[in-house]
Amino acid sequence: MLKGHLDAIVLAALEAEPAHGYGIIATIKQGSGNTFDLPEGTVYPALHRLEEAGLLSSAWTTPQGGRRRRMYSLTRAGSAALASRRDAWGRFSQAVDSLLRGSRTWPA
Amino acid sequence: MLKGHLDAIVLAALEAEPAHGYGIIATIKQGSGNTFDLPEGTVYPALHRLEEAGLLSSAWTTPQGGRRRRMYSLTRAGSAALASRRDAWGRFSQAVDSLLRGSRTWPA
DNA sequence: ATATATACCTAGCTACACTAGGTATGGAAG
DNA sequence: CTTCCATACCTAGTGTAGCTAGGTATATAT
Repeated sequence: MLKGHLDAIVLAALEAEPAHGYGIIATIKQGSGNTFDLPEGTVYPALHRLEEAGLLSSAWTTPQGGRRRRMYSLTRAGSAALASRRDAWGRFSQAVDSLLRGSRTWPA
Repeated sequence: MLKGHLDAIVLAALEAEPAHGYGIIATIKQGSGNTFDLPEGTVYPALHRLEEAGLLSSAWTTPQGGRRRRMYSLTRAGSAALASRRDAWGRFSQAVDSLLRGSRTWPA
């Protein structure tokens, strides 16, 4: 469960270059060292949400002798959103880190 | 949104010493540098869930001239659960980190 | 000819954090 | 002394987001 951080992850996966659904899933799987093997039922609705929100744009393409693919790219708003999500993740993870570490001062 | 990480945070807040609901909220707020100011409607149900699951035990106490408090402590199962949650958090945050960082090799 | 991998889609479920209310008591302010 | 606030607890209901479990279709491999 990625609760709340999926959007950031998907946006980040599209930062380097446009990609299609299956490719995004593969990118996320590899980039996370197999930690995140997301089901399609998670990723496709997320892509639709993000496009609906104007953070992604999509276009159908058909590579030579291949099946049709819907390629997604970051919009300008998407880049901005990614930056802000990265920020939020930084604050969030740092907060959780310090809570799990136990914030009391260590004895000498 | 803490989705999925709340349990770990609450368990960690009780690791050092037993505490009551309000105290736990304050501990989490301070320990996170004010990042997490959790509403009671988030924390109390979580405490009940965790007790139900056997990870916490509770007892009513009434400090001298004070209001009654329900003090929660980690059970042995709670300690074990915390350890495993810490592990899961480590893997999770590392995976998100590398995805948000962009896992491609950097140009020289 | 059949199976497998690729590629996309979505209705509905579930879990869970949160909203928005409620009760009660101790101490401070007036 | 009574009114207000902070402390302290509780829960019914809501919103949502990720996931389950189904479906369609085409290219390649067997």
